[in-house]
Amino acid sequence: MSTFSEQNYLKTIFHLEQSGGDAGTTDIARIIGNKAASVTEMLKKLSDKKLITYQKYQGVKLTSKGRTNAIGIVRKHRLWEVFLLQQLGFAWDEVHDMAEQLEHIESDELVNRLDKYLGNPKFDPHGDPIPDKNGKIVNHKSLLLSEGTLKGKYILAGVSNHNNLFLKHLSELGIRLNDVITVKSIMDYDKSIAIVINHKTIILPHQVACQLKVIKA
Amino acid sequence: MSTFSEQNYLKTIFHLEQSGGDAGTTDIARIIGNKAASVTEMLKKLSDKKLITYQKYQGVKLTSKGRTNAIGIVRKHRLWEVFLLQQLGFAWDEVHDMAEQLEHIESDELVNRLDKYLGNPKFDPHGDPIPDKNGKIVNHKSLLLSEGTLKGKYILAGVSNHNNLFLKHLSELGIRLNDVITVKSIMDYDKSIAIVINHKTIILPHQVACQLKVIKA
DNA sequence: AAAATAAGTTAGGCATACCTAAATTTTTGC
DNA sequence: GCAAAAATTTAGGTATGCCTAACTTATTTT
Repeated sequence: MSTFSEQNYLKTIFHLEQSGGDAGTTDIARIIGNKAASVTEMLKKLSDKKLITYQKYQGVKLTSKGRTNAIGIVRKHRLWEVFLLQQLGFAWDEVHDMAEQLEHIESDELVNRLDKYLGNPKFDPHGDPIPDKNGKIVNHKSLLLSEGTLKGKYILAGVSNHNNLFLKHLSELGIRLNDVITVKSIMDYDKSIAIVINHKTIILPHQVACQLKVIKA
Repeated sequence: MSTFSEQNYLKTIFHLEQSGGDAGTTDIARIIGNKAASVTEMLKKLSDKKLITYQKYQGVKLTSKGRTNAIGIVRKHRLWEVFLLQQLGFAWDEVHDMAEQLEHIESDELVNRLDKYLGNPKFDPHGDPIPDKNGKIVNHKSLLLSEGTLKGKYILAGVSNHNNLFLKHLSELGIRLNDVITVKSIMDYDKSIAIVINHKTIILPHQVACQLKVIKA
């Protein structure tokens, strides 16, 4: 149906759309790791296939068909991540590269059985929602810890940075998904936040706090 | 390291070597589904990479490096087949195409953890041996049911034809891996064989019997 | 052993998906 | 609003891996 490369582009455009902005050539190039010229070329191809709408110099948008396609890839990626963590015991900073390969395995029956096998999980190890087989995505409305109020109690619902080093750093700080976080103080000086998590007090730089998605406890 | 295509060629050459003959261009082309000219081209590339030894018009042989490589792919293929059958409940005639994709996932850690997760299985759903992490393969010395003796009791240890329709046919006849097979009579006329399996008597055409690998019970 | 057939190779093309360098369009800063 | 900077596209090139058609080598048949 579509090549690995096309799938990667669609997924990337989907992620860019999810995080607010519209997808520009340079953004896509940066994320995928290709040069802008290569991206332009692929955008033309995806446009010809009616997977995106594309007007020169104006950025791109997924069509309904393109979005369905992208969501299918995201679904597979996140389900395989759950498998790797839950069944094979990998850590959350180890699963990305493998899932990046596994997301391209083609078989609807396989992904649906995997879903069931894993107990129809709603979120992946990074707290991202797993689309159901119809492509429906339930987003829980989280805020960033950096936007939290003093004395607030929160639950860590996700991370917006999937970088392996960042994830490993959180692990080393003893911060895990679904942990309860209590905001103790917010420093005027640099917006760093003192939190209590698992009976430990940690000062989180703003740069870290603004990557943590939380919901009110 | 190597492309999907290269991996497919190595695997194919490995299978051809396993089944006795040396691997010729046309055989490889037939199995992979490419034209002979394309095969010749790839053989040159594999030879340049020291994965096979190749002399024009003389067929090919895997080098030690090539064999190690091929065994790695076979190991992954067979482990994923076990996963699909044992964990996800697929039938033995459904797993091949998916395993064909999964065998290309690159991560030694993943395959080793999968191996352990599955209980270090020694054979795949078709009775083929699964190489261990060092590439060691234990072949059980089986014979073909078509070579069996009258009144012999055998255990179905494998099938030498992995065609989906053939496998489905066996399932429909109620023939499964590890079943006990008793040879009741062998017809002079066409070498077809009457067997008893799971208390049922079945007449197997020679064409079927010679695809069943059995060991003495 | 020569002729016929089969097997394998070479030559020249094509599509995908990258690239660099140069040209163009859009955005930004003054 | 105009020039500089940034973003994007075009043009032309490369490697992979496939193809067909024509040719060469090996094998089989008689």
